[in-house]
Amino acid sequence: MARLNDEVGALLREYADLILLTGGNAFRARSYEKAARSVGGYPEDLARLDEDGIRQIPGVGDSTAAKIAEYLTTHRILALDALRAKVPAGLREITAIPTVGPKTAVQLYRQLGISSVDELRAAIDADKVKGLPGLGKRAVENIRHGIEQVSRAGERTLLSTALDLAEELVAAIGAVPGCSRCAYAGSVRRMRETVGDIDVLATAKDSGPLMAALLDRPEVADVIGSGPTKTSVRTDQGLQVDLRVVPPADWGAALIYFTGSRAHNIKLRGRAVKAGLKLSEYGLFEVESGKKLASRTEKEVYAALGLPLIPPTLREDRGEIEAALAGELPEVVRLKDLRGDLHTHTNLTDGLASLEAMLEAAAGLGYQYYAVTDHAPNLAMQRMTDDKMLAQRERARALDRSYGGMRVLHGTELNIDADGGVDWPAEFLAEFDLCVASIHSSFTLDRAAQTRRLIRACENPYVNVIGHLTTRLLDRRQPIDVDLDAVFAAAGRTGTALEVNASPNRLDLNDEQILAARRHGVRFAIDSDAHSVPQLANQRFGVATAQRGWLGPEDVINTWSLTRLRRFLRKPALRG
DNA sequence: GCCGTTTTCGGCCCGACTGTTTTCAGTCG
Repeated sequence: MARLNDEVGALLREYADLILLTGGNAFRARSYEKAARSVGGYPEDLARLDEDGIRQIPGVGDSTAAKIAEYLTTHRILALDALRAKVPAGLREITAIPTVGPKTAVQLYRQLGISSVDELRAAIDADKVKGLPGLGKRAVENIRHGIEQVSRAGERTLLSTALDLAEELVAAIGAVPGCSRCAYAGSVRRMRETVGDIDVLATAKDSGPLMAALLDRPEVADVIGSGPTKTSVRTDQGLQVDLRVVPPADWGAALIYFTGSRAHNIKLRGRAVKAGLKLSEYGLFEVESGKKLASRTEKEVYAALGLPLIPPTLREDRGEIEAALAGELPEVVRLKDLRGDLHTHTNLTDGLASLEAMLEAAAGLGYQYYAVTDHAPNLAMQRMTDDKMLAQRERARALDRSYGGMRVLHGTELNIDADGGVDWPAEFLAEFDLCVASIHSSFTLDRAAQTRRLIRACENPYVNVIGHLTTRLLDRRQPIDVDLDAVFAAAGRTGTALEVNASPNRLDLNDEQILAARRHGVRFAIDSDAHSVPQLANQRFGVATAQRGWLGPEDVINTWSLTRLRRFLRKPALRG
């Protein structure tokens, strides 16, 4: 379920597009675009704000605030409806085609009456487009190609998939003679849950061999453009890859520039401008003299702007620059801070590896403790029984400290039923070291029922962690409809940790939800939910997501000592 | 339309690439 902020953000973005498509002022359009981004990323829920509160959102002035307020009360924006009436719906869709912007779309509409992607395709086939001002043979071919791209699917790519390719490309390009540095940047480096393209940055005196190395890659399906500083290609999987090559001395400035986000960069630039400076991918310069002040390392460039080095995962313009200036940038949790994993499976249920294999691998990761949490009997397909669970406990106890001194915790992943109840009676639950509880069914209950069941699960004195709370699957399932704030409040109140599920197609909670939950005093568990040995390594995605949610080690219970963790696992309701 | 240790008016991030233009407009990120 999209947040109201996202819904309003989308409407403002549409309004901005329609301004451009009706020949309106470009700065006015940009202003709405900026407001759209700002509203989408605003931590407070719009529904809780009055018009004054809305007016406080950066980039939202009187006019935009009034439109938002109008939408909140009437569920309409009359000015938006008026623009929609002027522009055929398909025109905006046409601007989604690469190489076709608002100017071209308007021209196609005015000259040829084209108002949908299908009509555009037909017009190209009938050779009616070529010859319009600015549209020669090449341009038309590009549009035809763009239409194919759009129709064959434009979903964003999972971070894990993109990261695999990014690491391969960096290894290949970095190995080219003459390449002094090479790294991936962009949303992959920021570890966004999905990415639209891969940005690779390299330094070399001569860029030619590096560009050639990318162009020669087997997965390159077509070349979007190639020059001395930039080459863009599309892979056979439809993923765009941009390679930028800069002089070695400008590595830091370029890495900042291409790591983004856009909003973070805009704010950095604004800061530079106020100081009479100019920031680009080639460095930080004095405007007057043109003198270069910094460019070699990220740290140096940030320092010249009066800022500490900001971790890439925080560079989203969600207050990190302001926090840095105030000396309040969080010390974000790192992979090496994790002392254990609290949600894992074995082949006793749906895992692939034995308990012993999982423990051995976990010890290899340097963990001090490790919880096995196989599924409980209510998930009937897992065929769990009391006897099987008790036998596993006995085995776990026997293996305690057998792998480099690592402590073995025996837990389970309970099923939260439609009413918020879980498997097993209290006396059975009391014997586990910890219980994760998750939703595995009844995804379509209404908001009130979902909220009620999750709050009840938090209130269960034996439920220590709520697993993958929203149950979304990035590639195929929407999150459940639930009042997250109410659940976060219950988790904070009852001492129930919320999971940051590290599985790359879950990442549940996500970054923004973590930010919101943290404001309720919630603690978190970063868990792999591994069903196999390799999946134990997914923790990197969970840690990155936690960083994006501004979590420090203090917030994450599996960075704590076992003693402190055990104290937390005995919930307030059970203490005397 | 938004915004202000330079401003309530006059700016608004900056640069690369392509194609068609012979000096630049449009698009993109």
